[in-house]
Amino acid sequence: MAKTNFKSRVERRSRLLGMLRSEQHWTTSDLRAHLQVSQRTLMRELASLKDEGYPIESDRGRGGGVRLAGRWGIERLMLSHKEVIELLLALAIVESLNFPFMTSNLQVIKQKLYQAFPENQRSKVSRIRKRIFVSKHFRSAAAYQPSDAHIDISQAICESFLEQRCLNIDYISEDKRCSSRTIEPHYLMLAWPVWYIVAWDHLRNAPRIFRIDRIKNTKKVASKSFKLRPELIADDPYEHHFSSI
Amino acid sequence: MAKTNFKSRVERRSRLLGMLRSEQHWTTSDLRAHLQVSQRTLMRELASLKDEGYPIESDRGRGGGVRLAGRWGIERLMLSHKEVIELLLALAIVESLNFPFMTSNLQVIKQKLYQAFPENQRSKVSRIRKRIFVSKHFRSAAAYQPSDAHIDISQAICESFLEQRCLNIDYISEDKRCSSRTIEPHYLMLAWPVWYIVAWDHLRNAPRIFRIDRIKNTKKVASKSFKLRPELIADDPYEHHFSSI
DNA sequence: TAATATATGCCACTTAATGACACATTAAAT
DNA sequence: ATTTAATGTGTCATTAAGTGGCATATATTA
Repeated sequence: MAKTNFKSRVERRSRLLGMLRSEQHWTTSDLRAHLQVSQRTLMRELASLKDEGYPIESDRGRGGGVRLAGRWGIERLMLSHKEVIELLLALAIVESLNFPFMTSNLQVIKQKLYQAFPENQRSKVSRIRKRIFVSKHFRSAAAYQPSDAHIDISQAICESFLEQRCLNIDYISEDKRCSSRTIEPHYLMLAWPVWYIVAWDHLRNAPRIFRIDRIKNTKKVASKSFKLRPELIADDPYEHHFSSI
Repeated sequence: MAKTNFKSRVERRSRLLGMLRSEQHWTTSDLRAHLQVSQRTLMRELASLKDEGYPIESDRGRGGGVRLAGRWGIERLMLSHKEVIELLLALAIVESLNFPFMTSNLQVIKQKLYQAFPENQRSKVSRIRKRIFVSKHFRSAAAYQPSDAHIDISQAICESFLEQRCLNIDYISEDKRCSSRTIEPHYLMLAWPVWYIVAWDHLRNAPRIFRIDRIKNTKKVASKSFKLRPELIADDPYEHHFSSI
């Protein structure tokens, strides 16, 4: 009779899920008795849960019942600091791609991940989405060798990119000459299928673009952090870069 | 105005929390505009959240606003079924992009996420990475309108894609004619900045490509699932599609 | 065939949620 | 001091979402 308000319905639903998750045998009569609702309402609630993706299965007839198939959802996922960072980077990339399924669910996850950071760092973290670009140009696929051998290099780049720290790299240029530089990794750019880093190059004291797969070695520059230079992308250096090739 | 049902209210609340957690400056006017509710209702929602223990703080007067004083540190991340699915999809996309930072960390996360699924479904889930493609062609950006208004549509597509279920859609073709079809969403394809679905079209009984932003309405076909047809991509239909334009 | 389940359609009733409007309160800018 | 821009609160009419009840369909087992 009494109309349920939002809060109590959230509670009711959570209790229902709790009962279903405990791997007991439940009939709708049992459930409705525990939840103090009519059978009709219970069926509606179950339908609504199914509709939202919960794998609720039921058996009709004598000995039948309702149950939740398998272990669904994740109760508690422990994520290390690095894992959180990389996950956020991954989400930022998906977002940069105009991904049409960047739904509220993923937004919520992003928000949950933000909580891993202290207040003063969050602005930096939430800015990464704007530091990723997809170029209209694409590169011939043949030349690109995504390096799975260089996990440690990848991690170093990833970290210095996110934490805005300078990085020492050994780089092999297009004409195969090797050089050692200190760079500030400002922006990340995809010109499919090649990934680039738009950086400030301390060696030349100018903006430069580095193919990630041409970076052969990395060394962190301990505590030297840098501030973003929006002019690096305001100048559209990469478009110029590509059209000049 | 239209009354909100339980589902949309859950959704609304989640969006509100998401907005608050992002470290931006929010006034109630901003929030109510984004959420499409009256100021009064928004205040009620905020009060309700405070009541449930959310540390919502607010400043009155000029320059004031509302914010969530977050507690940071991730010990246990709770993910719903849908969140797990969409996160996996996001990771699969990043992986498809040759993302050089798809390091062991992200792989580990993927493994953890798999565990949310019962054994018999894991193969299906792990297959999604192979159902995503990036085309060499890119589209003129002007025409593409990533729809943030169609959250429910996105979710429907996303779900039917992952669970390999048929989907009813209303589609607006290039010559602006609207048609209603039942499709099997087999593959997801990015021809930057446009996302497509490579599907089997029940109407024509042939493979077809659908621009996701041209899908205007969706309806689940309850229990009708489909099996993958590798020939859809073996024939390279999208390359042909683009070169024919 | 009977018994026991889930599942669904329909209808009337209640009331929680909403928006509108007015107004109080606080704080900063001028 | 006054204005302005923000958060809060009170009240009231409206309305559609949620509910229960009942009938009935459907599936499964003893």
